[in-house]
Amino acid sequence: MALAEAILVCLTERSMSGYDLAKYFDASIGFFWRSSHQQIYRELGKLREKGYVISQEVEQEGKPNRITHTLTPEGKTALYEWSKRPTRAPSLKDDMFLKFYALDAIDMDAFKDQLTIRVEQHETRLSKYLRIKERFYDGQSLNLNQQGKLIALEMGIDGERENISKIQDAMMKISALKRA
Amino acid sequence: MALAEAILVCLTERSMSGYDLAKYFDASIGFFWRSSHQQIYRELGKLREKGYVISQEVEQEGKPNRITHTLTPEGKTALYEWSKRPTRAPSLKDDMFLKFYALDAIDMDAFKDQLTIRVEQHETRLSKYLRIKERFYDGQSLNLNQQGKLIALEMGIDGERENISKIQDAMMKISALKRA
DNA sequence: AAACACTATGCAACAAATTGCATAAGTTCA
DNA sequence: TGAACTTATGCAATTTGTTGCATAGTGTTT
Repeated sequence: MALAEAILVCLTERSMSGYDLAKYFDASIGFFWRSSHQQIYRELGKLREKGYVISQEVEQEGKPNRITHTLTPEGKTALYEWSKRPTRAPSLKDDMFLKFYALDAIDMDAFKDQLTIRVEQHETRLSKYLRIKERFYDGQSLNLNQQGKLIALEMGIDGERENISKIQDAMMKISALKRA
Repeated sequence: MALAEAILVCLTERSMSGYDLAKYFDASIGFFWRSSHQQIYRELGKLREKGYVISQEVEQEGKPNRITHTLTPEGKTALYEWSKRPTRAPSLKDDMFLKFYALDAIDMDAFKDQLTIRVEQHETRLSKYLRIKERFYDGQSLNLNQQGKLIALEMGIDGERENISKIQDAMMKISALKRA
């Protein structure tokens, strides 16, 4: 259900087209909520039906027309009501852990390579988040909304650092197993 | 796709019924892969069709009969082939982060309560994992499979500790905002 | 001029996950 | 003796997520 709310949250900041939202998901909230543009367009249709957003076509020069979606008061109320409902801790669904659970049934060399790639992925994300933090949040006076986003971003930064060290640690343990 | 592999991984250890699997998911691999019994039964049907497991009814006294599922050589091969394919880093899909992203559009008091509950949830999980570690892995000589599971478990333990301190940290930051 | 990348929207098919319901036998406790 | 709980299996409906495809205009590069 919460893709709807993710979109509403984005639209509290400013009105956006489906394309904008897809890019925003990719660049900003993607570290905790990834979604494809197809899904976003479908969800926007549902939100429009419920009256949580209004959509209007905007003519553009040099580009195809865009449909901008704006949060309605009803949408804002729905978001507020949602915010009172408990957050459920997500399940990771990470097949990396699955492979640790069956070391004697898998291709260990391939797995080690995968772990190396995973570390690189987390490093890439980490530097991306650090860049965002520098550019948008360092040394500026922030309003409530921006401070909340900064808190989330810092949690993401810590998380990536921890991911990296956890996987590196696990890799060392695995190598020790081979030698033993 | 990977629920299938999660089930196959479980069955490398021993043959299990759907009910066993559901309990095993709940107690053991649940911290990185949660699944309902309905989903497990349906997936078992698919695995049987593919010939990755064979199923046989076992009569029981005092309990309803159970259908035990056993990994076939084909299933083991499929699992090995899957292990060579890259793991993709999962997306969190955590609506807690979403709420941080719209602090000015949510019920802050309710959110703080939710964060307190989340900390408690992570503390409960942490002590559960620590108990498992003590009981099954401490001071015993472990085979390769058990050592892999221990590595995963320790990553889970670290993860929960980190979750707790990250959320507590964020709570302090939020309280500071209110005062400011 | 052709090829490619970017902006912009969306459908259709399929796969995976959740939610609610249904069944059935035994066990335990009030 | 009936209510609640545990073991055990599963269907149906709905929602959510993924993959592949289609369209269409503009800008940039070769």
